[in-house]
Amino acid sequence: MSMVDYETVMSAAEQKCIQGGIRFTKRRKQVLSVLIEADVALSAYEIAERCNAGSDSNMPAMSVYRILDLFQEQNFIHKLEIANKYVCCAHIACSHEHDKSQFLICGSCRHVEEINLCEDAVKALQTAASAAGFSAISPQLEIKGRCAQCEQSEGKAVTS
Amino acid sequence: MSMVDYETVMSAAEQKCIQGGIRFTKRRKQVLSVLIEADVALSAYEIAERCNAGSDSNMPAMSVYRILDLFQEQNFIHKLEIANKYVCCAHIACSHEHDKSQFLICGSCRHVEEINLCEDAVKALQTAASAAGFSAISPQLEIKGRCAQCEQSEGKAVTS
DNA sequence: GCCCTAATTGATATATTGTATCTATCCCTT
DNA sequence: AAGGGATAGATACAATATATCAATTAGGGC
Repeated sequence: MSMVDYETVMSAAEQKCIQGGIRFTKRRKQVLSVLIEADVALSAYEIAERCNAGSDSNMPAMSVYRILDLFQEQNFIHKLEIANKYVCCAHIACSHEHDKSQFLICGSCRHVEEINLCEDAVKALQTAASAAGFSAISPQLEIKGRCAQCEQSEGKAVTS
Repeated sequence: MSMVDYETVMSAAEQKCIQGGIRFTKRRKQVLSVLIEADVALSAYEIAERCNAGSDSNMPAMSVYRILDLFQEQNFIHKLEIANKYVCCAHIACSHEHDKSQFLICGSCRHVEEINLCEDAVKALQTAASAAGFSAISPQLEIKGRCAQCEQSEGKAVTS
């Protein structure tokens, strides 16, 4: 997420909190900061560790989970269920595309890329789901694969 | 998995074990039996419980995990990472299609359907992955959605 | 058949991820 | 400044998974 501007995202998040009638507290700022600055997906406990690294802060894992739940409701972050990790949403600071997000997750190094699938691919998935009796698919899609770097450095197969 | 014939699958699994030079032990038969007879995906601990239900058997969760690992290597089962649950592969007893499997998982009731996506959809996913620098995607795809029954019975949104 | 070896299982401990619950504190509104 | 809802602290525990080492079992060569 280091592509996005830190201040822009933080102030956008603050605005949305105000609009939503919730507070953008010190704890919540800490968690969002960590996620904005991370260039990989983080587990809840990793987030807590980073909050506490080299400071007098004492962020309990409990609080991290609560804040992550809130952030998911607000669409500030995404939980990657395949990896049990969390990433900052690439679109907090822009007004569109909050409801479609697709992730590539490297099965070796856990590197995450957020991508945009073409409409046709999404429609094909929706069609297949409907045929199987599913009325709707989640707007979030997680695809496990193998990033170029891991492919280059070793020959092991993708963990299914 | 109640669609498939129990005996056919069990003997196919036994044959593959023999060919692969591994044993199809009592413990392993128990675990595979439970998965064949289950009509939902099961967690490792649920599998252990079912192995032990109403019998003198004492299957430790530990052994279940070991056996599940082995079965994944042998392509007897799939782990659904979104749900942390396991299902019997629909194709143990046939010789094709072991390397492509796609699952729809209901976000409400956790019901699982194994589907076959058309080639075009899979190609579109692969293309998007390549564009993002991923050389290969996992042959297993997990899609979260909402089954018809849950859609009918309540109006709650799919847990993202 | 007997022994050697490797595969398998048993047993125990512990790590990791996540939820439940109750209390205390903060801060906004009146 | 007092009341009340939102937020955070604290503790316990549930659920999922891995590590490790010892004991047992089963095949294969002699």
